[in-house]
Amino acid sequence: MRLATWNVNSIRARVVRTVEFAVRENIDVLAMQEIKCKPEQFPYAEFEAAGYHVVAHGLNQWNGVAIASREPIEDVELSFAGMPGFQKGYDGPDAPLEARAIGATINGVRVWSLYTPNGRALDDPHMTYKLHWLDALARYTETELAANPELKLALVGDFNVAPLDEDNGDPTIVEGVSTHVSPAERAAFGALQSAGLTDVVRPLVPTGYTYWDYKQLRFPRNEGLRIDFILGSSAFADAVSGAFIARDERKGEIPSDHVPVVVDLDLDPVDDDDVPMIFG
DNA sequence: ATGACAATTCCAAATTGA
Repeated sequence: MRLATWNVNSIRARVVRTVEFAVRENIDVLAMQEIKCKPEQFPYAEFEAAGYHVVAHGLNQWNGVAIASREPIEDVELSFAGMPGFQKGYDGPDAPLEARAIGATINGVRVWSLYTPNGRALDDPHMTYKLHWLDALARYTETELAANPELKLALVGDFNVAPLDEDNGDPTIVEGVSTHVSPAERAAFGALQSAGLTDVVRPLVPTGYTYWDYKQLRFPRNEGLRIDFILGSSAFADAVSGAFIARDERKGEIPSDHVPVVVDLDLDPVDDDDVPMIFG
């Protein structure tokens, strides 16, 4: 099974390009972020014509996440348990949730398409929200894996954190001043590893960015960020056989500012007729 | 250089993004 994640920066603006990529690269499951629409506005027909089912979560023109799959989609969840919301001037438990997480089980793999809050600025209330959101995601992961240590769990999407210095090639993003590279954000991302997840792409694709700002010729200069990840539980990581970052998707007409991140999985076939052969 | 991108929406100035 081939699984990809892509912050598409509006699915309505880029549906043709998105479906063409999925078909060309033989993607079985495509997790999308920043669809920027409500479910009733999602361009389902283009995906269905290419053989994909889609589940989408969107509340307004901001954020929004979706999962497209060639194989049946089961057990869809909107927002993970414990996910905080945001309300200006208030970060308590009753703040309204945003459309930043959708989970589904496909081929026995629990996939979450995730869009971590931006943070906006180091001293902005949205940064507190971002850190709380990542912390809640780590605790959700711990709970899930404690209940089922063999779960094939994949947290994929736009984490809005560049974990390593080498993940930041944008000269305008500077530690101490900018979001995405602060010690607090990196610690919050690192807590996902402590909760039992690993970045399954990094060992196979050690260098490369997944995002380049539209401004200031960032892509031609290759001054990007690595902020989109596929994190997996140990059972998921054990199934990974390959990975790539589809850098070419930043080229051409009206590209998203992010590109897809892709992994190949060797999943054990679930087949009751599969009787082991014994020799001797 | 009063800029330099791109998406959304009460169609157009404001908001968001990273």
